[in-house]
Amino acid sequence: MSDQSLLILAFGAEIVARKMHTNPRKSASQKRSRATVDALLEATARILIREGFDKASTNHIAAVAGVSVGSLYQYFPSKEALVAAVIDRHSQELMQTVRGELAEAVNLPIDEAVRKLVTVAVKAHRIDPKLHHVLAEQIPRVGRLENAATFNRQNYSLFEAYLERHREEIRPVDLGLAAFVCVTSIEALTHTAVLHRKVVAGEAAEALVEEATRLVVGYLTG
Amino acid sequence: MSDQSLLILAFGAEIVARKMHTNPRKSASQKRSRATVDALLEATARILIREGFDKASTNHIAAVAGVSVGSLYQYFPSKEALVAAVIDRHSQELMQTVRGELAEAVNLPIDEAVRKLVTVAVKAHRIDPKLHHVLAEQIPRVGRLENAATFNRQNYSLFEAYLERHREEIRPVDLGLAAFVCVTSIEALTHTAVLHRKVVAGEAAEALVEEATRLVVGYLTG
Amino acid sequence: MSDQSLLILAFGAEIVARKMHTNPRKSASQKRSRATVDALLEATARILIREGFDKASTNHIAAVAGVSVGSLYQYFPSKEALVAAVIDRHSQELMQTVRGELAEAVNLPIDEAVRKLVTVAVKAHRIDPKLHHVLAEQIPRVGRLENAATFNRQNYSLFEAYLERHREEIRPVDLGLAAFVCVTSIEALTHTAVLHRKVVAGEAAEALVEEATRLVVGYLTG
Amino acid sequence: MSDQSLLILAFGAEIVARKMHTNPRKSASQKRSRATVDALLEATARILIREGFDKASTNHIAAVAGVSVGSLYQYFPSKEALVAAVIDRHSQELMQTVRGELAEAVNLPIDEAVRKLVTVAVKAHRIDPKLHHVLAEQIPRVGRLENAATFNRQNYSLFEAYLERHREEIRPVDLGLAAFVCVTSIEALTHTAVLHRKVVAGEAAEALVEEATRLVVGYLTG
DNA sequence: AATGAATGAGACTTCATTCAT
DNA sequence: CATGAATGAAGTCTCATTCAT
Repeated sequence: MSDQSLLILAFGAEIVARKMHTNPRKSASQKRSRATVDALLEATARILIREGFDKASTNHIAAVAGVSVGSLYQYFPSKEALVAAVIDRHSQELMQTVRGELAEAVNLPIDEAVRKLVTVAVKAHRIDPKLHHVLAEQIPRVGRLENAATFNRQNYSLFEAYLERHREEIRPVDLGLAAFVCVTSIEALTHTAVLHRKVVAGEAAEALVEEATRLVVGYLTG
Repeated sequence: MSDQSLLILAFGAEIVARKMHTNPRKSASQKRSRATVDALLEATARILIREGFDKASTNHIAAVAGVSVGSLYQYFPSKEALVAAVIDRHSQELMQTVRGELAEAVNLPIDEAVRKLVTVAVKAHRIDPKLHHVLAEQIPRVGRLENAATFNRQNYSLFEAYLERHREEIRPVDLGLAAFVCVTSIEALTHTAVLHRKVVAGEAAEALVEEATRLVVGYLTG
Repeated sequence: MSDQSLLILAFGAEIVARKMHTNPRKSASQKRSRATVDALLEATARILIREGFDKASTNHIAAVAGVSVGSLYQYFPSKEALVAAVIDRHSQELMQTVRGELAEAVNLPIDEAVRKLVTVAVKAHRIDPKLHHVLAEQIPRVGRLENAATFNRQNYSLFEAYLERHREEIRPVDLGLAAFVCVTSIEALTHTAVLHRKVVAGEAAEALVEEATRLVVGYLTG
Repeated sequence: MSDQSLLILAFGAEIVARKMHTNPRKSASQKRSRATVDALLEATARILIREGFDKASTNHIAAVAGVSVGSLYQYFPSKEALVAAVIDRHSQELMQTVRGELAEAVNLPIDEAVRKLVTVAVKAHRIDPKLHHVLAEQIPRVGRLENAATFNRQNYSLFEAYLERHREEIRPVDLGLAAFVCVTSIEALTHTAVLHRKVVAGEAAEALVEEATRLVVGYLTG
């Protein structure tokens, strides 16, 4: 998962971090179990953020979660699975924040749609920027994601579909290429801005939204 | 070094991967030494690309380099230093590729300057995209680089300086913000494109250059 | 800890081998843990005695203890800590052997007190002379003990206190100097004798006690 | 070699640190060679004193000596041999300081002989106390000394011989035991005093000599 | 189910010693 | 002879994972 992916997730794709050996071993239906799993995910996220990937040993995670290593392996067959689950959880949160808002965008005119997209991207990145960053960095390590190319292509095509639908509002372009340019730019701006704290205050955020929107809309409508 | 940094480097900054304990232990002047050092850097790069950071153990690296671990430590005081040296070497290559071309850009009009910038960015990213990717990912781990924020700010300002100089050619904007938007976008497009193999052939590359240029120029000239 | 120190310990001081990073990692309360810890201490002592400090690698120790290296590090954060624990254990044994007997000495007249002191010193040194020797040698390496000077001064002063109390029984002397002379001599004689096997049998031991007592008493009473 | 040994050396024994593989490889007759050997011995001693045994790697020694490792091995077949040579050199220095003075002692009456012995012991220990200490500590590591018991017995007997010769001046005793008691005590007092800096100034030294002499003479003449 | 002691492969690194130049 | 690059066994320590209780 490149830096791109999480925004893309936010843009509507389903998370697919799950693979055979990366699934939670049990469905964690019972209340106790659920608490344990939560504690583990929480601990993992916190350690990842505060101490870095190298300090995130299973023993340490278990300790911070207030649980035994044994229990950790009761619920997650490997460290990888645990990190995958954290990614999953983070993605779910993004989705939840974003899903609805984007649905509406489908019918908005270009400039409003783009502005909404950018706004939502910023909002999504603000959920937990540090975690987002670490995960983005570490995801290649957890590997197991489907081929990134496939993954992304599928997502760019969502925006591509939007463009197709609004084709008459934009200048004639290779839609695939245009989607790539737009999505990539928005993601990068948002990600970098949030990460480097160029945007914390609301005002700066507004400026960023403004600029990104102008960038993309200008590009599309030329 | 974020994904941003290498482009930025290409844009003119000096590489600063060197730090106290991250230096090669000796200047490796003798021919024999030089060969060993080269073999080690080469092996490290290859392993990083083909097997990933986790497989890049010092023993493995030494073995692949056809050298003993002892020799590795004769020249690099730690694994980190070795990776840092690889980064350094890659950066030097980028620089060499790029330096001259960018100098000229300073006096070109907006559209030509941007096109040149994009072209150079693509060229730079093509040097060794896989390595570039792995390094970009690992730089936070190797740490030791000056604060990334500082580092980048300094570089955005290079472009900002260009904008200042050509201020009358662009619409009125917050130059800092504009520089951020432009540099970030170009870097992201180039990086992602090269990485995801959207651009390998020359033709696709041309298209990308075209689009990126249009994106940025459109944004600046509004 | 110089050769002096263990006798001195035997003379009444509290053991202070404990320091921050030299502590057993856990209190090892469980039976299983206790067995592991014991096996490790035992193995360390045996190796120290039979093969010397240089052969006391953590892997070797673990192997001899019939335990994995991992377990070693579960209980001792470093090799040093392990040796420190062995020292501690040996010292505890000395203390146990000695403590009571010396308490009485306080009120005995010079000759009896000294004889008791010497006797006890011999007894203490006999507990595990080889180990005693190796430890005495290695203590500077394990470091971490409070400044030896301070440590010793405190102990010489115990004997000095005795002398003060019995001042009228001895010739006029610098009590500090006298304490130094007596304690040092007794320790050296005992240590050397036991180590070089001049004294193993009970009879020879008696002779040594006799001579040492005569040496010291003669010195004090002039 | 226990703490005892160096005094004992000073008392007249020949140094016997040499063994098959512990001899200098060549006689170092040439001037250049001699300089190299000296530099190496000097460097070794300095490192032993200032940085400790663990830092005394052959490479470091060679570097400090301003010589290549290769040269080190030209003159000393092993690290052990090098340390042995340092011991040797130190011992020679002791001998030189001491030899003559002790020869006279043979014919002096008890009290003067003992005083001379003690004085000389102090003087000898003062030559290079730090080095003395480190060597005393490390000698068992360099091993290779003949059986320590044999070694010492031979030396105690020197004093024993003196006692025999002056038998009529002392009370009736087991001469061997008496020699052991005297030599051991003097050595310990001197060694400890010098090491713990109880004796630096001349006055304190005088006091120590006085006390040690009284201790031993009192013991012998009872 | 939970616990946490135990495991052991393997990572990083050092250093005495050799050998080509 | 000197040099110093090269070697590689061995040491310390970590951590994902297993398993007896």
